[in-house]
Amino acid sequence: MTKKSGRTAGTRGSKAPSIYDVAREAKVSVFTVSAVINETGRVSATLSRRVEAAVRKLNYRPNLLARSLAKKQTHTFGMVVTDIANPFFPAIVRAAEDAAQKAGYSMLLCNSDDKADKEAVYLDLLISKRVDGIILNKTPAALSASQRKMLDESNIPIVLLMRTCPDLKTDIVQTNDKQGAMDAVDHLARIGHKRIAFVSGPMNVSNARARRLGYTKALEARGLEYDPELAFEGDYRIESGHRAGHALLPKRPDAILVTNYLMTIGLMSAAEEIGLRCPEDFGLISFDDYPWSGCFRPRLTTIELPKQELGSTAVQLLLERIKDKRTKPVTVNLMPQLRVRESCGFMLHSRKDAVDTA
Amino acid sequence: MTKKSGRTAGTRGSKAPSIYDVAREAKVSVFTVSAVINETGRVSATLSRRVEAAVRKLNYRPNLLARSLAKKQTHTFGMVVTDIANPFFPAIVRAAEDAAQKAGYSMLLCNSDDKADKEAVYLDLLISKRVDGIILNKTPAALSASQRKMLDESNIPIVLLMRTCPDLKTDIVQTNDKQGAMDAVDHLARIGHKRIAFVSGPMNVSNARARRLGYTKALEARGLEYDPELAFEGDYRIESGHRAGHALLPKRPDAILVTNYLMTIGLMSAAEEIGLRCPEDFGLISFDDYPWSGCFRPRLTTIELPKQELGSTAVQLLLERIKDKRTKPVTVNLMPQLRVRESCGFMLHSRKDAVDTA
DNA sequence: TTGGTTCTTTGCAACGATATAAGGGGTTAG
DNA sequence: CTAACCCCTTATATCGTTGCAAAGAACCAA
Repeated sequence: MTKKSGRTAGTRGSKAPSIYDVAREAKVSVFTVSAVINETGRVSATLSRRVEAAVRKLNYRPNLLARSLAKKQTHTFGMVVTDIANPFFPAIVRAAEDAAQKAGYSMLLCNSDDKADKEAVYLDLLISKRVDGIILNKTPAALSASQRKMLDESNIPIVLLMRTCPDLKTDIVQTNDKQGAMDAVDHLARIGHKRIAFVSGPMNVSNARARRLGYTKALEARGLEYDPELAFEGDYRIESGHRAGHALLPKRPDAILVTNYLMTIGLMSAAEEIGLRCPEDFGLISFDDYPWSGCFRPRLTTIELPKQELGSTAVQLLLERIKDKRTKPVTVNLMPQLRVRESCGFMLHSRKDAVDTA
Repeated sequence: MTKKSGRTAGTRGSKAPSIYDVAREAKVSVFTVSAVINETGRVSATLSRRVEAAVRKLNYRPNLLARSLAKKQTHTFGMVVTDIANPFFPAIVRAAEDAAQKAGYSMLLCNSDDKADKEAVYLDLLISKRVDGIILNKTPAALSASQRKMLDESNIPIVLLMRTCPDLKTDIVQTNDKQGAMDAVDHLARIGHKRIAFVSGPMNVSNARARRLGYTKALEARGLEYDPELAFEGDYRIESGHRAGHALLPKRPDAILVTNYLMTIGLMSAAEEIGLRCPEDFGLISFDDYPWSGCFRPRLTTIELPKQELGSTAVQLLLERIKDKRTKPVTVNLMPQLRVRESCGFMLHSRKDAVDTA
């Protein structure tokens, strides 16, 4: 025969069997094998059985790389978060991976450390790997022109997670952070706190701005004065919470709203060093809730962010865009929820707001 | 010319440019392009420049799928953990991803939920995706014969993470759990506790057995009696810690050694319900340390497990095996460290063991 | 027996890279 | 003046799939 017949010749020694090996074993053509495996095109019962037997005998499993190359889809998503070790992300990633897996996709995980250059490298990589979609917890840095072009041309659906990006017209899934901050301030004010301090994330991050907006709006609505001295800009990391504590606590605010958990940790250790106790000396509400938030003292009153929904919705949006080729970008805003425990301080209120001991 | 010349004809409309497009643009052969890009084989400066210009002009980026298919390596690792939302894993995964990324590999993340069937599906998938290595936090279930065969034939390096598997002769990274448990018991005994209870993980998990062994050995070494009534077998999840608390605390042990953080959470909430306080009413040491372990009351005395090393070592082992084709399986045992804080209870000891307020 | 219809089944060109062996110029040596 | 190299470049097979177009087989009507 001609050249082609020579491929994958003889040596069935160690390497994985290919579809050709199966075809030879079953004495049919490769297409027939492919048709049986993918249930595409009809194949007679006889050949079907022969193929299946051969597959079992050779322990054949299709090479997904080759399939992806031929079909131009990898059934893989990329997920870029700042840091999976930040306790905010694991539950989100988990939910996303679950949803992806259910739909037949796998998940490549990337950690940008909130650095533009690392993020750029990962985006480049994900595009080169031809992932079918990207979930992106975007660095505040603007996209370079070449990056924009790259993303546009690649035509890969992207969904932004918790952070918007002005020059990226994509789907977005986030929490209603303004509302969350307002709820927190409202609660603090309701139970009698007047001087409410605020520890924000970096102001170039969209959700940090939203949270601060909620903070100022709620103060205003309550007729409380906004005191710049009581607002500290952190960076969502432990150390900045520690600095915030040392900056704010000596000013003896009635209460503090800290906009993420890592900064709360830092702030608590600062309070310890200063010798102030929560909730006796200051009330505290922290963004983000964990299974252990109610187990240790002070039991944290929190603004719980719906992490599972964040993750599953992100994947949902990608899947929709892949299937329907939706054109209009969609933004999903999920509602945070106030979980009242003890760190916020004394209650002037009814038992309806009762402490959640879990 | 013959058939082949017709490939990737004309339509440079929307789809990503291939190496053929670059070759045409630069008026050279595809090999020349490949040689320039990969710096394999020498190419004259003239052509080199022409190729680079074409690459830039077309915004060409190699299709890593095609490359992987041709080179038979994907530069991708698979990592199977029981659940990334379990706070034990994120730091490990992070460290592993970091090490992988540094070596030019990316990381596919899978969550088995400790279920044998899910794990099987993922292993199958990872093999079909032809990953270059797998980090596996193995389910206690034994491997089926077909799975073993599959893993053997695939010839993919595997490193077991924190859990051994008798019928898998691969590299292993784990912590010295026996020693960790002994250190914990030693410390509790040294500061005066006599009736020391124990909450273990599921006994079909290797590290749970090791921890229990450490517990009993240390009791013996201290001349303390092992009371089966004071040992509770959990499953490393919150709810089982909760049950453990209700089972053990009424027996008023002096102290409890809980072998992971999730169970500690559950146990603390049980203590709350019962109305017992830590460390006043019972001392506690928990396996696994977190940035917040020292921030909230009771400040947990912990056995810190070196998560970063676990992750980076796992990747290290994979890389070595890929490169050197080492034959002998290696086991790496990392040392846990006792971090004394307050939950373990009163001190009869010198200031050397001073409380760590971080 | 022949001709048209359906149903399988097959052969082969993509997909986008790598890599080997062969070809085309120049230099240099015999 | 030809042979022997070396260096650069090209043509083409290969990786393991998919999927199209065409060939074959089977069946029924004429």
